[in-house]
Amino acid sequence: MSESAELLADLTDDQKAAVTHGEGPLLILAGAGSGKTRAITRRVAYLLRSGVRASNILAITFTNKAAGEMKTRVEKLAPGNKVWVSTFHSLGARLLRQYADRLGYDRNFTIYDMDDRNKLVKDALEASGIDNVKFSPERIGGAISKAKNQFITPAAYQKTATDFFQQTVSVVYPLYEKRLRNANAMDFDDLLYLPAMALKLNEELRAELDARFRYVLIDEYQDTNSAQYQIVKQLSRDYPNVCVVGDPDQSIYRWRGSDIKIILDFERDFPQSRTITLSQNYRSTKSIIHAASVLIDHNKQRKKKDLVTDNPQGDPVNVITFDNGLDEADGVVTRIKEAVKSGKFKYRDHAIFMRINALTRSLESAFVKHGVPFQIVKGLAFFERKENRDVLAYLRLLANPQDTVSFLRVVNEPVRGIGKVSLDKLQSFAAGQEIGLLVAAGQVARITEIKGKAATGLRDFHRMMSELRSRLDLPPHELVRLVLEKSGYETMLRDSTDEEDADRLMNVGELVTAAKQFWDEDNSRTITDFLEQITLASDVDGWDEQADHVSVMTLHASKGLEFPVVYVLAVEQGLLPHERSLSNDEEVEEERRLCFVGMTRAMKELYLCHARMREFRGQLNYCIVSQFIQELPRDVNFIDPSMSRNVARTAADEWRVKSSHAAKDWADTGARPFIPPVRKPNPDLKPTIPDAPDTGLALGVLVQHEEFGLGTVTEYSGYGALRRVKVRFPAHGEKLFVGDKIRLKVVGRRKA
DNA sequence: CTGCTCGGCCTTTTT
DNA sequence: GGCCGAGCAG
Repeated sequence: MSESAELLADLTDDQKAAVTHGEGPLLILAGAGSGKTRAITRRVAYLLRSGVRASNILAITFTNKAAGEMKTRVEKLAPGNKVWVSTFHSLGARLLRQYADRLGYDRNFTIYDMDDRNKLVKDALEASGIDNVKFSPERIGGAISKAKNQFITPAAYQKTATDFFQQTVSVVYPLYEKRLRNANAMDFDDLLYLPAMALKLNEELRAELDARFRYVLIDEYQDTNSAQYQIVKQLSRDYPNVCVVGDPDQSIYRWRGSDIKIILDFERDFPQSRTITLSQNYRSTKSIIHAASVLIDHNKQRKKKDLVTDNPQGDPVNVITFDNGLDEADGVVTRIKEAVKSGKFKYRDHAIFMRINALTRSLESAFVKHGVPFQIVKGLAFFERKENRDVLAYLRLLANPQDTVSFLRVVNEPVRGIGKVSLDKLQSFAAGQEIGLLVAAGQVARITEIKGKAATGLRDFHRMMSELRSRLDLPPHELVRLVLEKSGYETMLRDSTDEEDADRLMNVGELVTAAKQFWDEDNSRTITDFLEQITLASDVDGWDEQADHVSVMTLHASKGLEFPVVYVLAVEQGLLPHERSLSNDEEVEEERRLCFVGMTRAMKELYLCHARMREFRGQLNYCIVSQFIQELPRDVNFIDPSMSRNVARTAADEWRVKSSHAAKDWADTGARPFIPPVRKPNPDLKPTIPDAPDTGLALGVLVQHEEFGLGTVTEYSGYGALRRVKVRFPAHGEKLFVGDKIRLKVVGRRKA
């Protein structure tokens, strides 16, 4: 008993009630920063200590990283228990592989990401016979994805399709599905859609899994879509011990099929449910909570909910006006550097959020220029590089010889003299024989139209892949190494004179290391597991929160995190809210929630930034401040650094005129031009820190070391005795060099 | 027939 | 700034 008491000791009454709730459905409406993750984790531990078996608990989180953290925390609170914690997608993949036989799937299926999906959609679109196609594969793929997430079959879609776009989609959707199945592939949405369908149609399986997962807990329930809801529902019929946690004000994935109604209807869907509201915020200052609350209150489609905090008032929320996007990047990085220099905060206390990924570019150069350590939290960007995608495609094709997309990606990489025309012939032969492309390549002798170089190339490719396939049981990293060697990919890069290929060579080398680490963690894991982990990784999964660096990410990726100091960039009309949302009130409300999510990540200081001008698609545009800034309470603090520099005065004045013209473009959206109050020049503003002397060293630069050889700079910060340079050497891994006298010779610059 | 280069096009957010 | 398709040389 005392053990359980210790689990509850530092909780409020509401949190305690959530943790100790027994059987039956439970809805926890948890405001931002109210400790919902803590409550859900404690609840799992509490269940375990009350005698529930670990194997009877299923917990769903939004990212793999969150899943890992929850596992660790549960393990700490209730040692020795292995609870199944995963994302919906990982759960789906695992179920599909585990029950492949019973469901009629091949367990070695490949998981296609958006890129792969779009290629297949393009192919289906071309085969559809629709001429004069006006819609991009991306757009059609997006519509199919949304349909699957809303649990709509191709047949059902066809019935409801009204406009021309929907009719196009309804023709392509079944063709695309056929191609997926032929390639023995699943897209992201299948990982939800197919298990949901199986649970719905296969009562035996449903009852089995319902009994197995007697307790189901789901985080971020406000972002659940229909397919996910089906899974939850079917797993909670005989044992309706389902506990969901969410905040309707933080629903930000409507655009990909999430439905806020699902959380709002929970009480109706699960009779006899109990609802607990957590409205006490433990994260932010009163100023931040107040500003965020006033903003979100502008949403009409909203259940009114108050957020309160006992935390101190804190500094007012700041709005900073910059001249242009470059100034913004520079200004923010400079402020962070000064905050760290003064000892007030560490780098890791800072986060910078933005609406779109494209804005990270100017930031990147500002960080490098000022020698400030940073991490852009963008997926596993490393695995998205062309060379790594190529090597991964070889591996995918080995694991699943039916994989069309991967075959086409690597069959002529390195060049084997197999061009488009030959591949078209191969594809029609394969389609006629109803065989995969790799198998067809093995029968190239039977295809009379293909001869010469192309025929030899295909035959050799097939032979090589067959040899590699016989080694499929090797540990992942050894297989990667073998692929590099046998495919000729390594040789191609090594023999190249293009200096970028030296980088690429190192990257594919790193891929071997990554596979080795993966295998070292658990020797039972296969190449399929490795590929799956990479594909299902989310943006934040690659984030290292331990390191002392500034974190840069999209507003979407920031969900669930917290930082002492938060900067939100480009809070401008057209970017936040994004212009694509402006024609639709519901979408603007989602943008407002997105802004709300970003603001409520901040614990102590919050800066909303915007620029007067911003370069966009190579063009300089005048920008007007976001309607969301106008919606903030009146006590926010306006900062205009350009007021301290007389040169900028003219630019600022000019902007006041021009932006009111630009504002006309937004007239129909109801946004009004907004002119921040004119401020007196600020004499306290410190001059910027002089730049470090140019050593030629910078991120990405190729260097020569007398012992380790050629390497690439992967981290660079500081100067003088405090300079830190991290270099990755293909053969020796990463090495850190500190100080002034570094024996590194710059041999090449990375191309811009 | 293959492979390279140039120019036109588009760019939200993500598992 | 990056990708895809068209057009041209080998």
